[in-house]
Order: sequence, then C-alpha cells, then structure tokens
Amino acid sequence: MFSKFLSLDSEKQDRIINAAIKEFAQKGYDNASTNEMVKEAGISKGLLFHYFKNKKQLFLFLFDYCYSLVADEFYKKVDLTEPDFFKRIRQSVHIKMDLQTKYPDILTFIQEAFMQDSPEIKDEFDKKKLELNAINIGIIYDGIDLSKFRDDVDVQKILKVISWTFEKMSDEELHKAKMVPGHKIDYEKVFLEAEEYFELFIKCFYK
Amino acid sequence: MFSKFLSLDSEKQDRIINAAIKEFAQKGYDNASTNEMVKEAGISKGLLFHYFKNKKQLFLFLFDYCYSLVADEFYKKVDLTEPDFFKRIRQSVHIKMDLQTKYPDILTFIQEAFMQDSPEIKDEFDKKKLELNAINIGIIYDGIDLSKFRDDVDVQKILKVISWTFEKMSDEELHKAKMVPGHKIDYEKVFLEAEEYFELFIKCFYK
Amino acid sequence: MFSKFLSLDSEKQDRIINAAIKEFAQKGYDNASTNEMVKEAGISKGLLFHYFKNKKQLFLFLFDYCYSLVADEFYKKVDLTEPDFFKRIRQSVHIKMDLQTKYPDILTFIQEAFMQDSPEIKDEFDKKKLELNAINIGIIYDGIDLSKFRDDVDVQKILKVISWTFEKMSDEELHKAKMVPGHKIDYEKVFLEAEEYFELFIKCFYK
Amino acid sequence: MFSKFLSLDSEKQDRIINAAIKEFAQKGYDNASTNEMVKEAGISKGLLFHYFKNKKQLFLFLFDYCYSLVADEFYKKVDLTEPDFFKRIRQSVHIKMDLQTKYPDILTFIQEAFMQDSPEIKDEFDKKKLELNAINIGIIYDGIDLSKFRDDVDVQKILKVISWTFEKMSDEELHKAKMVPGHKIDYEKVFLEAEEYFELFIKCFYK
DNA sequence: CATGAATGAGCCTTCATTCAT
DNA sequence: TATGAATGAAGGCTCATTCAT
Repeated sequence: MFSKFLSLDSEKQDRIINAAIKEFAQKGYDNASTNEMVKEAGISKGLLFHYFKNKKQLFLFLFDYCYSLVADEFYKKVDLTEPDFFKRIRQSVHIKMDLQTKYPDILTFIQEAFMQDSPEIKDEFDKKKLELNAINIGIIYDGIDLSKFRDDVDVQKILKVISWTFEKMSDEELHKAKMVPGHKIDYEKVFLEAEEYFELFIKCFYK
Repeated sequence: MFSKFLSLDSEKQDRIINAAIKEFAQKGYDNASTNEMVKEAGISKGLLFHYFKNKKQLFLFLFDYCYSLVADEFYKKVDLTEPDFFKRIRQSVHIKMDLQTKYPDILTFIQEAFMQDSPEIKDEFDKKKLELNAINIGIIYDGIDLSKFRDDVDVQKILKVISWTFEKMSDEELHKAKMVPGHKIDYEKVFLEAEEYFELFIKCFYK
Repeated sequence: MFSKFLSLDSEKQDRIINAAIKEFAQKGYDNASTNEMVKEAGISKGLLFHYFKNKKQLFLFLFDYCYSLVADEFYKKVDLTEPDFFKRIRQSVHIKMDLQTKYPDILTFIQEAFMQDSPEIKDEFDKKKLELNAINIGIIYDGIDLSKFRDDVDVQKILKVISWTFEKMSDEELHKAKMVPGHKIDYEKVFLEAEEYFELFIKCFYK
Repeated sequence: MFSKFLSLDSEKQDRIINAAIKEFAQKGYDNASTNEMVKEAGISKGLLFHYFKNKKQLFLFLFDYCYSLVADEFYKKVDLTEPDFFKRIRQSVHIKMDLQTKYPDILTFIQEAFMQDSPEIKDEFDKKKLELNAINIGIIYDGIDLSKFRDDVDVQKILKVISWTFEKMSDEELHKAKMVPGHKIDYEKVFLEAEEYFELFIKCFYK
C-alpha cells in the first residue's frame, strides 16, 4: 500500500511525516490542510497524493507509523518480568512521560487521533482502536502476580480501576495543559501525585 | 439574545434544535454544516441566522439548552439528602442512564461538546466547562458523610478514583455502542456491573 | 409615489430620513443596509418597504429630499442681483461651506450620491444629475455682468474655467478630509486660498 | 507575489485580466463579483484564488498592471524636452485620448479605481494614489519654462487652473459618453475645444 | 518520479424583499 | 397601518483531489 513511500530516502520520508503529523496534531483531522503539509515538507501537492492516495490513507498510515514507533519504544523499555502490578504501572507512567518529552508531536498526534471521530475516518479508525485496546490490556497485564491482591474482590476489576485512574489523571493533566496556552506539564508534580495514588491503591487493594 | 427563537412555536423549535444537535453530534463543531441543519429542519438558510446570528452562537445556545435540560432532570431526581457516597453515586449512574435512554441525541451532543476544541469556540466554551465542573463537584459531593471512609488514606483521592471509575465505565459502554451501528446499551448488564464496582469500593474504601 | 410616507407625522419622517441618510452617507448605496436603517429609525422592516417599495426608490427619494432642502437654503441665501461674477461665486463658496457645517450628513450624502454609479441606480440617477447641472449653471450665471471680462476670449469658457477651479479645489479638500480619519476641513485656510484664486482670475480675466 | 499568474500563457492572462477589469470597472470594488469574473474568463472558481489569494490582492494587482501599462505608453510618447507648458499639456491631452481609444476598459478601470473608497482597500490604495500623484506632477511639470508666464500672479496656481481645466473637460466628456449607451467620444471635436482653451490660457496667462 | 495548475462542491453569512398576521 | 418571520440567491473563499506535462 505505502511501499512507494517507504522506498523513499529516509530524509524525505521524515520531512513528510513530520510535516503531516504536526499539522494533524495541531488542527485535527478535518482542519488539517494538505496544503500546509506539502509547504512545510517542501514537496509538491501531487506527490503527497501519489504516495498516499488521499488524506484518509495518509492519516491512517501516520497513525500506524506513530503507534508502532511509540509502542516499540514502550515495549523495549518496559520490564515484563516485573510481577508487581504497581511497579509495572509505575514504569508505564514513567515511560509514557519520557516519550511525551522525546516525541511531543507524535504523542499529541496519537492523543488527538484517539479523540477524532470525523465521519470520514470513523469506521476504519474505530476498528484500529479496538484492536489496540485488546492487545494492550493483554500484554500489559501479562505476567502480573495477582496473588498479592485481596481475595475478597474481583482482581480484574481492581486492575481496571487502577488503569482508569492513571488514564484519567493523565487526561486531566493534558487537558489543563491545553487550556492554558504555553503551559507546560510539571512532570515532577505529576510523578508525586501518581505516587500518592500508588500508595492508596497498595493500602486498599493489597492483602 | 435568543428571544426570537424562544418565542417560536415549540414544534418548530424542536425541529431546529433536533436537526442542529444531530448534525453537531455527528460531525463535531467545525464539520457540522448549517446547510444540512436547515435541510433537515425544513427551514430556509436565512432563518437559522435570523435566530442565531452565527454558527458559534447556535452551538453555545444548544449547549446551554441541552445542559439545562439534562441537569434539571438530573437534580430533580437526585436525592441530595442521601449521605452515603455509594448510594449517591449509584443514583447518579441510574439517572444518567435513564437520561441516556430518554434523550440519546442530547447526551451524545453534550458528550461530543465536551470533547470539542475547535479554536472558534474554545475560549467561550472552556469557561463554560470549568464552571460546570466546579458546580457539579460541589453539588454532587455536598452533604456526603465522609466518616465512613478509611482514615489511613486521603478521602478526596478515593472520591476521585470512584468518580473516574464510573465515568470510564460509562465512556467504554458509550464507545462500544457507537462502534456497532444499531447496538443498544444493555442497561441491565451495566447496572449489574456497576453494582459489582460498588461492592468492591465498599469493601476496599470503607472502614 | 411617496404620499404615504409624506403624510406621516414629521417626527417619524425625520427619524427614518435621518437614519437612511446616515447609512447611505457612511457606506454608499450598495453597502448601506436597510436593516441598519430600520434599527436606527426604530421601525419595522416591512414598514420601510411599505413606504418606499424598494431600496432604489428610497435612495432616489432621499436624494430629491436632500437636494431640495439644500438647494432651497442655497437660493434663499444667494444674492442673484449681485452682477459681479467673482462676488457671486465667492458667495456660493461661503454658503456651501455654511451648509456643510449645518447639515454634514446631508451634504456627505449628496456628495456620495454624485459619486455613486451602482448599476442598480445608474440610469435613473444619471438623468437627475444631468438635469441638476443644467439648472444650476443656468441659474448661477443668471444676471451676471459679463461686460467686465476681457473681450478677446470666449466668456463662456472663462466662466467654465472658474467654476471648474472651485469645484476641483473643493474636491481636493474633501478628498484630503476623507483620507485622514478625523481630519476636519480648515475653512479659514480654504477661504484664504479661494481668495487667492479670485485675485488671480480678476487679474487675468477682467479687462 | 503574482508570479504564478504572470507565468501563465498570455492568452489566459488576458482573458482573466479583461474579465476582472470589466467587472470592477462596471460595478466598483464591493459589487464586482468574482463569480462573474471567472464565468467571463472561463476559468474555475478556485483558480482565481490560486493566483490572487483574495479579491483585494486581485484589485491591487490589476491597478498596478493597468497603471503601468498606461503610464509606460504615456511616458514613451510624451516629449519631456518640450519646455512650453501649453505644448506639453496639449501633448498629454492627445496621448490620453489615444489611450482612451486603444484601451477603453483599462482607462475606465483606472478612472473608477481612483474614485473607489471601499473600506476594504482604502488604506493600501490611498497610499498608491498619493505616490502616483506626487510622481506625476513632478514629471509632467519637469523642465517647463515658467518664464513665459505673467509675473503678477502665482505661477503654481496658474498651472493648477490649467491642469484642472483639462481634467474637468475630460471628465465631462467621459461622463457624457457613459450617459448615452453606445455614444462614442468625438475626438475631433474634443481636440478643437481643447485648442480653444489653449488659446484662452495663452492670451490670459502668458506675458 | 515529480510538479502545481485546475477543478467545483462546499463552507458560513448577508441581504433586499415578501407576506401572513 | 405595522410587524418581523421567512426566503433563497449571491457573496468571497477553501479544500482535497486530479491530471497533463
């Protein structure tokens, strides 16, 4: 599908990818302008469509590209032999924040992508989201030592509550960051807040 | 401001409101087409702007309208004298689901509205969101008996975890519903699932 | 034609006329908004069209109204028994400037009207301009003592040169005034400049 | 700025320019319709804006284009070594009339452009007018032998009177031409009339 | 492989004018 | 006489996409 694009020299690939990600991340799917992308990437209008056929395919390609890139780094860094759920999730939070710092545009793009539901891309994109979710939960919970959790409640539910908590925490922080232009996330503070939730969960959910 | 519109016979008001809500809910602020709205409502192009001046005002009006409608019903039904947090939140979940059944489009619209961040409406709309949030938290947590919660952890954090859990539960359900066209939420099942989380929280977070 | 309007009580007539003149004067024929007029005059949309049928008729009516008003005042003040051309033209200049101060909106409206040539009103309006010109020249030159002018040139041409000079002078001044927002015409200076041209003409064109 | 447009084959350039000039000349800036222009030029909606970005830039481009074209021809034909003011101005009048015959639309456009004062283009356009005026007066009066004029009056004022006279003459002729559809200017007659004014001025303003 | 001119549907909004009340 | 809701054409402009070169 995108073989033509992938056989380009990688410098040009990068220029195009970065320009497109930036535009999508800043303006969302519908308002992103292919014009701006080609201008920023220094290529011609026609070429973009030569490689990607249309905006939708470009978006879907970028999403796969970004997701792979981020997921690869993530799974490279995460220690799947760590059996303690809280240590694992703490790792995840830290890695996620590292990635945020390392690839801010890409992370923003993924985030925006997950919030998108322009009718144009809805069908194909929702499938992707579902897949990813299924994969993630499986992998992340893999090898976790569940014996430390209380026996009187459903452990699966506890895990969900914990995951949701950190997702919401991160959402809130991102949201605040978007609200105040120029506002940067204070990672120090977020780490500390996360630690407090860890303690709470250990007290309440461990035996 | 919208007095012209509000003094219309309510059948026409409804036609316009429903058409506009539907369009905004399906496509988001930027991509919603006023053309489609008037076509669906069976009115002329000019008339919409006779009532609302521009797209932004229309959106803001609809949000207030929807929010008021839903909030009114909500506060009419919620029992603010119930001091037990879990009973209160259980109420909320039930009421919310009733509303979902009664006004599916409106709930979707509000949901989408909260996710919107088109630059066009950002400023005015973010203010609204903040206000609503502040009011809601205040009212919903009002009169809650906090003495039942464990003393060894921060109660505020517990409350957050609980709220987030039910928000996420509801999000997931909504999301699944949107994914499969024609799929209806099985409230019976959702209630039961919610109950399981209530039990979990009572066991873990109460003294 | 406008009898319905003219039998209104004069206070309402004035409100309508003033509102309409102001709008036309400020924005020109095409950009003047009948909406603004009715808002300013405090009457309903329909009523304006009840009296004037359409924008064009309103404009034409206003032009006649303004022109009559100004012309009446002009001919009331001008001394047609003064046989000296320069004294006569000096009078004209002074009277014109008085009117400018007394009815600034009306004079602006007439001025703008003469510059208008929106295709909408062109045909009917050009006829009016021609008529007025014919009348004016006739009346103003009426009773002038031509014997003071040199015999070796065509007096009619001299009169034209003189008229044109003062018209251009006035045009230039108006133009400057429009160029610099808030700039007011310095009548003192204009009078003095006009006097210098009078002297020049007397020296060159009188025997 | 307009390089895209200028590298078009000239046949298409001309079609677009002519269509746009015609529309602007007939209806003025505000009422000229870009829709009509593209229809007349036989190009698509988008293309016009591909070349010119917006209506204002198009107008400004056309003005420069027209002015350059006309000014070039003018200065090519005018003999700046002729020291006699009347001979010089006679030349100007003749050249202007030639241009009028050769490029009637363009001259009308320039004429209309100078009368325009839509707020949209006011600022940028007024600057242009001022510049042009300054340049013109300088060049046209350059090298004129002022010693032939009477010493008892201000020569600068005489020059103004003379310029104004021929401008007004030309305005009146144009105006008459516009009034009667299909009426062509009788240059023969105009030349003769101009000659009579020359004689008058020589008699009255030369020593 | 690469260009960018060309397309035309679609966008939101304004407007003079009509007409039922 | 008086209202203002209702109309719908027209306005400038943007955009993803195509195609001849």
